[in-house]
Amino acid sequence: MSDKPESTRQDRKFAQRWEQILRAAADLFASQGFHRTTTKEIAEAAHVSEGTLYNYFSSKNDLLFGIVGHLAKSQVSEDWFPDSSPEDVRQFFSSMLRYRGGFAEHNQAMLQAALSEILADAQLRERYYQQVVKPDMAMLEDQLQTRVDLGQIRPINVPLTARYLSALWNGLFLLRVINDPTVVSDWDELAELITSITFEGVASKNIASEGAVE
Amino acid sequence: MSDKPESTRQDRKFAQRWEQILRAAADLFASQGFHRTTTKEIAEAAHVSEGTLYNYFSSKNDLLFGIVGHLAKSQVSEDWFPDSSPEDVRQFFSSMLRYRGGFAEHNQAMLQAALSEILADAQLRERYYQQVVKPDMAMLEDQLQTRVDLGQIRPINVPLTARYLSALWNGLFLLRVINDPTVVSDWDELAELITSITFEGVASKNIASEGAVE
Amino acid sequence: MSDKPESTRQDRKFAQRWEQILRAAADLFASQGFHRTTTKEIAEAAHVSEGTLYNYFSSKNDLLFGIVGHLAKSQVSEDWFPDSSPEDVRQFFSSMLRYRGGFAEHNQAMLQAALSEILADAQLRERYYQQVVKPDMAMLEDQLQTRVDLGQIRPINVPLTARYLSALWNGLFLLRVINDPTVVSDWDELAELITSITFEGVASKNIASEGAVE
Amino acid sequence: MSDKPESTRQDRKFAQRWEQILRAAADLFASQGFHRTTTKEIAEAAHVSEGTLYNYFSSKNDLLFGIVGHLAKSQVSEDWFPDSSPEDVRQFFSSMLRYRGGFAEHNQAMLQAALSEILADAQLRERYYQQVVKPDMAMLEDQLQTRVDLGQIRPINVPLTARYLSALWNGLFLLRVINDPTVVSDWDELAELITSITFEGVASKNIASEGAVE
DNA sequence: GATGAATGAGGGTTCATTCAT
DNA sequence: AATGAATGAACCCTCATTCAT
Repeated sequence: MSDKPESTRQDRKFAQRWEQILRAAADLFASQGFHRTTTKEIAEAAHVSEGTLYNYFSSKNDLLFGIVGHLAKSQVSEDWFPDSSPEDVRQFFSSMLRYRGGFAEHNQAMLQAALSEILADAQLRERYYQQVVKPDMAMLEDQLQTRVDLGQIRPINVPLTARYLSALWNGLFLLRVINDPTVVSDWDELAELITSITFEGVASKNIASEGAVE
Repeated sequence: MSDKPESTRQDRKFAQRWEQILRAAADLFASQGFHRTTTKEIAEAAHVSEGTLYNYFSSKNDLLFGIVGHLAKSQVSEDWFPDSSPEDVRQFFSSMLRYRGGFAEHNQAMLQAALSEILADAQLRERYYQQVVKPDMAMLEDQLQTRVDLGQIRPINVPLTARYLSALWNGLFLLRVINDPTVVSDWDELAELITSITFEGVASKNIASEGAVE
Repeated sequence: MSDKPESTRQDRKFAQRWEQILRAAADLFASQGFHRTTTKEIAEAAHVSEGTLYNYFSSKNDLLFGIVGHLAKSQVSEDWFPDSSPEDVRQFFSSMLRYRGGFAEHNQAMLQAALSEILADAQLRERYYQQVVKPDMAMLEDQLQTRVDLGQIRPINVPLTARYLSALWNGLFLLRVINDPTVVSDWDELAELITSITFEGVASKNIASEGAVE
Repeated sequence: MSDKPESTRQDRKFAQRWEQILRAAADLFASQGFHRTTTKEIAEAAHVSEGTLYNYFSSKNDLLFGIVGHLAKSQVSEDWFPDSSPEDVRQFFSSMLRYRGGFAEHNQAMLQAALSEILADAQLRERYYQQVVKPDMAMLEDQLQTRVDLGQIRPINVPLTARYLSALWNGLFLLRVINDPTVVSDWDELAELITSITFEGVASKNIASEGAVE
């Protein structure tokens, strides 16, 4: 009966509505918190009825899962991951930092909504770890290993360095959410500084000459 | 022995009960989330009646404020801040990292409970920033400035570097909470690596000499 | 038959339910008092769930406001105000008394419920005064003024006489509620007596002729 | 052990405290309502502890009974009942009205507190009727009967006339509580008018002569 | 007698979810 | 597929009463 094009149009409409609801929910979750947001509010913000909401998501909790899934998908699909040209590590790192900042900014609501509940719900935490953190960590480790193999960075413990980077990014996101004025206003300069520290360290040269470089 | 009059015993009893309730609440908040925890559960875990709970805290929300206040107080009072001997920066940094880890571990429940709601509640967020983050940041900046003045670390932008460190610690705490197995199991080694990166950077020698300055 | 569109049916259903709940509440309030009546009881008496109750009234207190509003509306809409034919004052007064008795009887529950809280709640008191007492007083004054102008009653102070009448009616209602057996059983005779007193006074003739005028 | 004088002093102190608490309660009940007033508030207003309160009254409800009892006692003890000289009915009536007004004013808080709950609580209602209304009504009937027997007022139905008077007074009290501005400001004039109406009626003379006596 | 901390039952209200239309 | 009224379980908080000090 329903030939393909028709069903496709239906699917498209469904997907559109689905995201419309998800975004409305994420925005509300981010600004008021998951538990302080009612399904009524979500429905209103998404311009659907409460009943309709349940045709797209099986429960309010399912919206959280949807958000995590969306983050996982965006993380790999969005091309905030520009030129991973192997020549210039430093610039690659700098770009990565900048683009992660962009990703965080673009998905701030969803990240914030998700993080809050991740800290409060073991099940969601596990999901987030499996779908978002672990793949990201794997990718980081890949990149780092490549750079080490190329001799572009010194032979450090790759998994731990991936944690270092991940912690940095997550921590910066936290500081942004917490509204630290410096982090918010001097973001670009901060990115540069972090690149610099991460590559050359904070040690002053004479000290450094003992411990580190040259 | 006890030189203070009766009122002190009363006060002590009050303070004891107060903390007893606060800890019970924090534990539950951390493991189930603030909103999924009922006042009845808190009362039971603290071995008091629900009514008594409200003799110590004016509302369930007030428990969160209490937790944040307790964190603020612990942060400065506990001596997880060992020898800030000016001679050895590197060791100072390393100790700091280790002791922050200890602090986080010791107050994990409270930190986790607070963080979750901080991401969801603007009012609490502001409180947390003013009482916990800002003082901590100020202390960090002081320390950094001193080291820079002493020539122990290179003349970097102090406020931004403080953000770098704060982000790192917060991010590491997040990863711990998210149960990243590597962070949990290799904590000490991770601390050493981070110290190393922060001081000497990740750059391999030859590259570093090229890429850094320019 | 029903010329109005669907919305009317909805509205009708809503209004029906609304009154159903209001009456259930008023009955309970009258027999047990406002504060001793639980929303659960009201819901049960109205054959709806507690949740539904809150779809029609925003709070338990709002039920009281609803009751006062209903009284205000009934007071003017119900035709317990028969023939205000200007010819016969005495009969008019007598009818008025009788029909007020009828109104009080018919709305006893609501009046009793409202009065009790009116004595205990300044806000409701003000509402009751503005919506019920004041309009009623104005109407009384109008009627009295007309009768005075027609020479049917002597030129007395109209506003104060309105208070006299209002006080009488309210006081009689109180005595009824308090279950004074005589008031309850001899209501009609009482009405006649009051009419008689109000028109001719209690003075015996000879005395009256002396004492009254000057 | 405790000789009489001592116990008497104790009793006096007890009675003093007892009334102190009762007045505090009545004031609060009148201004906020019985149910909205907490025992804590009463204790504070009476400058005693909550525990002490229960040494004087067995329950919060018992305070209401105390109030009703106090009203019953005051009603007969206070000499707001001046010269019931049999010579002048009219003045007697006028005095009575005035002094009842005084009584109501003086005991406004207790009356208001009691009335509110009387309308809401059948048990208290019965108590009030037996202790306050009925004795008062009996006294009124006595007075009226005397006047009728003396020929000072015409031979009306005495019990019903007592209801008429009682209703009037109660109704006036209600209007006062409800804050009708006219009743409050023109109280004395109103008293005179009521006396006049009660004795001579409102009928204009010619009409009166037709319609009334026959 | 006086105190006030502790109690816990109970109540008003919310809100995720369902289902008849 | 969309709606939104109905539901009722669950929760936070209050407050009359008790009792150890």
